[in-house]
Amino acid sequence: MEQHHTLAHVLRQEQLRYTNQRQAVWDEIKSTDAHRDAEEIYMALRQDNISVSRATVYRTIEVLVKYKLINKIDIGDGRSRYEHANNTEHHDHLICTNCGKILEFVDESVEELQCDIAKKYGFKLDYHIHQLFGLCKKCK
Amino acid sequence: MEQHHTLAHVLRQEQLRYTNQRQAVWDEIKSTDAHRDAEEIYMALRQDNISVSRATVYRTIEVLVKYKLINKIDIGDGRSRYEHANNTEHHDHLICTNCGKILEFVDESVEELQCDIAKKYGFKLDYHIHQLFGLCKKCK
DNA sequence: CCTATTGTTGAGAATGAGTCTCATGGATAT
DNA sequence: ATATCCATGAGACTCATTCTCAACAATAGG
Ligand SMILES: [Zn+2]
Ligand SMILES: [Zn+2]
Ligand SMILES: [Zn+2]
Ligand SMILES: [Zn+2]
Repeated sequence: MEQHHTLAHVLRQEQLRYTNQRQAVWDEIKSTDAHRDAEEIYMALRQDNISVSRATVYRTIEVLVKYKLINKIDIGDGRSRYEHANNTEHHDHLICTNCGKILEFVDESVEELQCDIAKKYGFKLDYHIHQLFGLCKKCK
Repeated sequence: MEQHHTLAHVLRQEQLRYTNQRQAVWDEIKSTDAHRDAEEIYMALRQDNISVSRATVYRTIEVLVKYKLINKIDIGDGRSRYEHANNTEHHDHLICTNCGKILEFVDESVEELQCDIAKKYGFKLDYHIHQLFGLCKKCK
């Protein structure tokens, strides 16, 4: 699967312009499974001598989140983190409150229960945040 | 149960000083089941002609969260909300993305599954955030 | 009580992530 | 090519929250 086409096609479909900057930001986020914030992504681009402004990084992230190419993760420390959603199934996160390590987990039972809960209260579920905080194996 | 003693005792136990301002903030938060942000709590105090500075509201909230007299709720809109934890059992939240309505739910099965997940990954669980976003009965 | 000690408060400055503005540039269509 | 109009960059701006520091007030000891 040529990843290059994914972004271009999404943008074209949404009547947005395909630009080098948007491709660069997307490439950068795709390049790792890390959960990085906007500043880290921006600095990584600078490191590679790719010139994209901070504003454009933020604006591109907004687009990528909107069209679900990336996921936004908020661990409650005042800045949002992002991960690519390429070939990944839905998952939630375990976060170590000591070292900051982020693990991913998948639990179908919980996902189903969430649907039941929403139904019970008459909600039409859109998305959810489910994060377990504690000490990881090393830190405890 | 005299609520007045609760805060005084917690503060004394933690070698913190019992002040009128801290009591006033705690009283204000206790007075409703709403999920309010710091500014709303501050304004409510002013409305009642109680003089507590914004800084003290923030600082007191920090103490109250630390000693679990109140819970912090982050619905991802850039400001934290708070609810008192007086005679309430643990619950999580359903949030309407259209009108902002916040409902509470309790689900023992999910709580147990969370323990299992943490155990599976070697985490010592401390707390969790579980929020279901979507449209409420009225908005959908 | 009086005093010393030390944590707390208030006012406003500072911080910092994220957003906005606007002139310039580049993608796309004809 | 040319026109159209969205995207970009630089920096100003916003807004919740935190910090600073001088004045103050809660406890402890005498
Ligand atoms: Zn999930
Ligand atoms: Zn993840
Ligand atoms: Zn829960
Ligand atoms: Zn609640």
